[in-house]
Amino acid sequence: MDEIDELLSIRAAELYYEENKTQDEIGQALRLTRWKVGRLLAQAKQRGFIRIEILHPRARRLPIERRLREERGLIDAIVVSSAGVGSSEELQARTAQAAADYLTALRPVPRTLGVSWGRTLFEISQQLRNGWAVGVNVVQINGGVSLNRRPGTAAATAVGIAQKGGGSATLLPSPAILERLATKEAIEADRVVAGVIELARSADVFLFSAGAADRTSVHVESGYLSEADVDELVRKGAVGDVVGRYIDSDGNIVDPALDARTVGLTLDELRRAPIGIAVVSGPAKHAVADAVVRSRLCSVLVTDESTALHLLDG
Amino acid sequence: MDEIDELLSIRAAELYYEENKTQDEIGQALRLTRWKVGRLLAQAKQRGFIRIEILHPRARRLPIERRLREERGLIDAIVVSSAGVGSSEELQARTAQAAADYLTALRPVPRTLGVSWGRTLFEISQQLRNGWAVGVNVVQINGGVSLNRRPGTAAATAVGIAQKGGGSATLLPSPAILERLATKEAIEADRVVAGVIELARSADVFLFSAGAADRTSVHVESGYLSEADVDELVRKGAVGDVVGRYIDSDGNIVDPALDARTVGLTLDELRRAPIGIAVVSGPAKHAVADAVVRSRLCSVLVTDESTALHLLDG
DNA sequence: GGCGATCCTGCTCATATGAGCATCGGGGCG
DNA sequence: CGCCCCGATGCTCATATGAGCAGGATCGCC
Repeated sequence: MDEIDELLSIRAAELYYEENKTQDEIGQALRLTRWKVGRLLAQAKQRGFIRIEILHPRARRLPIERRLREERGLIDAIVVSSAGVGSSEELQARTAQAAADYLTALRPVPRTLGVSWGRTLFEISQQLRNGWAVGVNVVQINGGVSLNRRPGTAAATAVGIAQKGGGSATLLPSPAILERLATKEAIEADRVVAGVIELARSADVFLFSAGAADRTSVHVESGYLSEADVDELVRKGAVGDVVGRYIDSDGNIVDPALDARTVGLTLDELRRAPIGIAVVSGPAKHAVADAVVRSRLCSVLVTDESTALHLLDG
Repeated sequence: MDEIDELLSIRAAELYYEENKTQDEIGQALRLTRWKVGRLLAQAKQRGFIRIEILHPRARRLPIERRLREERGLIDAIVVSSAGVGSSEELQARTAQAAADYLTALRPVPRTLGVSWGRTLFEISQQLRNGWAVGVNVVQINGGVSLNRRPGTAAATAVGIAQKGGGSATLLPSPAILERLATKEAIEADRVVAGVIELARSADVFLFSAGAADRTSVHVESGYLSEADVDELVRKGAVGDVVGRYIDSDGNIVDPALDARTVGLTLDELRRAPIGIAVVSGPAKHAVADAVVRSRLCSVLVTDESTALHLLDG
């Protein structure tokens, strides 16, 4: 296309999109046939001169979702638009909202839903509406009671999701990470704990997030790991954690000894799920999101536009 | 519209604009009739959920232009889009480009074109193409030879416009502002100078810019005014200058004594022009742009989107 | 300069869309 | 309790748009 056509296509686009003229009218104004105008408009679109944005907190980016499904082998992908987002909190809220929407629309309605905990999961539990399902049993899939600063958010998350879904919650009464392997094995041997984990294994849907491997991690905040521990994990290649288990960019366990002291489903058990929904957003989690998708820890990903583009192009 | 319809209209917009589905297909997907879909789409547009931007350096904003014409009584208005603009230099360049385009398309082609000088006018002269007109005589409408730092840009502007338009330039051989009134009157009495000004009066089109009343003004840079002079003018209510004459927000001369020492067409002579094209862009010039339009110093305004919106809403 | 390949143009025709109208249904009022 | 009014709905029909094709200009290549 030469410069004259480029300018014409811009003039045509202005008249078409800003002035609501018909292609025929534009043709008369610019002394072109209406077919030429149609072709100019098509080219303007194709060459990216025209950007159409949907400005709404709950808007999604369907073309990116499609690419994620096709190029990264996901069963489903939900990508929230970051158009007009102010803060990273808003992005987080949008993503949680989208995850709640997805869960609500999920068919068949899960009978047993395995959940992790953390900031993202708590927000999802808040965004869910009463009656989002009928009779869902929610079970925690990794440990984490009471050590974190605002005690009970892990429990509140599971209970909230269950209550609003007209079902009950089964909590995993155990710390996330034990200091000694023997203690962890003892806890897992406990009848109640073993029963919960067995129930978790049988869940038909898992819902979990991922954490970045940095000092702002909930594991540091909760006191399960020190900042030095995290630094060491990063040195070994960790990009983040899923259900408390730290992975590298290929999804492999970074520190098997630490992993052995972590209570809850293993990553392989997570991978075996019929449906595994990962909710991951924010620039800090680009790397871990990539690891989660690459290693097939999830079959459904709920994320934001920038993270999604990172997965596709980065 | 209730929330459910709002969400539906977003889903519909996503499918329509991002996935290129037809309204009928969307209707099937969302279990709606195609008419409902059409109405949802119309509402989404109307409520501003859908933004269509034309991303091109030479794109214009026709709806804003129309409002400027209608609400501010201009014969014509050219508003360049600021979508995707990086620097203020780029905005300046786009505006100058638009002014050059406008001049090129102007019919009837001006026989005598009166021009001022300055950064904006120089840029316009650069953007004009060879042969933009045939046989245009360009005449300077205000003084300003040789005092400014890069000497000769005032002359280069007029000569450049004339050469590219296949005509000749008539320069006004005088400083912009004289120190003493008597000197100014003597200069204006000079046969050559008087002849140039007489020719300028007869121009059928004027092309000029406006300067902000601040210390970055070309008059300070050129040494015609000191920074203290400008501060004093601002104190008296000056918002900027047109052809070297400082005006307040109503377009009135701020300092009649200074004005009397300024060589060139008077503002009233400028107002009498059949066509007066003002080219004003950048946030620093919002106030002076408003004064120029309000006091009818121009009949055509070339500006940027943000300045235009300031004129309409501010 | 002749020749074919390629791109561009303006057409026909099928499809998608929007305007305007009859109908339906729910809530306020006698 | 019935009636009416108003907004929402789904239609008919006119219009706008896009797909595909045939003729013609343009270019490189011999």
